[in-house]
Amino acid sequence: MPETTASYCSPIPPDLPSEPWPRAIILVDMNAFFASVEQHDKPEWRGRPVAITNGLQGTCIITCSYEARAMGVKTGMRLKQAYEKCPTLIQCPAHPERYAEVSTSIMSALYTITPDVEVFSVDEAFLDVTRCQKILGTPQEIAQLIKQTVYEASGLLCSVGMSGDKTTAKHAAKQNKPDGLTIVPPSQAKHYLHNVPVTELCGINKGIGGYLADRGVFTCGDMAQLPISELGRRFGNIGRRIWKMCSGEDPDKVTTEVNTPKSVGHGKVMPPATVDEDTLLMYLLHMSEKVAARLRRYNLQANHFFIGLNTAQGWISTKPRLANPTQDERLIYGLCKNFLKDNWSGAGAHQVQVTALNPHSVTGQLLLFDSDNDLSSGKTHHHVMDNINARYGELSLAPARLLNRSSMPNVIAPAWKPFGLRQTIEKTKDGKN
DNA sequence: TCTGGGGTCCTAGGACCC
DNA sequence: TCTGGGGTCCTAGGACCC
Repeated sequence: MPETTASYCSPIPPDLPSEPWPRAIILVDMNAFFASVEQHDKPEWRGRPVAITNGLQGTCIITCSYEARAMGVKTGMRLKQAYEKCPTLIQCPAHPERYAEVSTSIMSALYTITPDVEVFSVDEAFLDVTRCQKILGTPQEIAQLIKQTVYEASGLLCSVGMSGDKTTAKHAAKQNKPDGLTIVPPSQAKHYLHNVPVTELCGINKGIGGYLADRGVFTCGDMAQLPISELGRRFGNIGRRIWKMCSGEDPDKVTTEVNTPKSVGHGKVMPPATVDEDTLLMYLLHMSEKVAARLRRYNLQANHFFIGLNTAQGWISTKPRLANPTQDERLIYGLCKNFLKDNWSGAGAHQVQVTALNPHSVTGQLLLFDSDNDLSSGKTHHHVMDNINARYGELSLAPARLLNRSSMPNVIAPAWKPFGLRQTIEKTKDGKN
């Protein structure tokens, strides 16, 4: 399949109509978020190529600054290769709790504009400002307000895309990065997308993209050749949604719902072909402890788990059940020990995974939800905070320390001291009281 | 080519029920 | 045993997201 490196979206006429849109959806996207936070916190790094890795031992680049990208450094690249492209590259270990803190500030600030905020990732959010158009002004004024709000909350620049549906808004936000501001009136969305490759849309990757390419559909405009019913037959509801997305009519709504997570898991890449049983057990214990800690923090428990080892031949795994739901790492670790005993025959592994499946709350709701019963003002605000924390709270866990036998007992406890999001929430509560 | 770490949703198909 | 028809639950695995 051909690589698409450029967008071919059609230009938008400058004279925009001033009437309110039937729907007004915005995507806010932080630029190279982790790297930008580091450059903000360390002014001497501004204007220089910075790459974020998982600890100082990390060899894989999680993300990098625009200066590094200009030199050819990319997400997922090995550090060694990145140094070849960019000898002046600065390696920076990730500070997840700091990113969570900045993310929380940004999301909370966005909430002052509208309650209709969907936290899409640690550095992206959708806003539905349909109802606020008369108060907030023209699309340009609203987009500017958002950029200003984000800047005041974080000191960081963001890119904003605005249109009448999520897909077009998200695509628009990718234009003119960094510090972008792209407005596509809903009436122009179909025209705007006409020459855009379908694989640039959020939700179309190699699988669906390949299927479409086999049928001669490469751009959003090509999709008109294919009946929606055919996509529906092949891909069900998603297929029908994708067809509509391509004509700028993505029906998906901005949702502020916060749901109990469907799974809570941790995994870790180990040295290649690890065969030492004690080492495997140490990693499995560490993962069990992280999972149990997060279950306790969310006030969740589970009796169904996934435990797996990734080997050169693929995953070896089980999905054991306990008689009773738990949030106790000792019981989870017990399952891990059984797993090694019963399912592992000495194959070298390079990754471990422990996940709690379908956790459910101990008291009937997520612990993070009931922090406040002030229905009139406080609740929705905490709703947004909970949304962030429920989805990205794990970021406030400090990264795992170097694992070795002697340090093992100390690995977990200090790392769990709540930083970041947790602290911000408590601050907010104090502010109210 | 799987780097690092965390998720969601959907569908097909089997087991089991009346 | 495969004729008739309907349904549910669960699991594995694919596809996608950051």
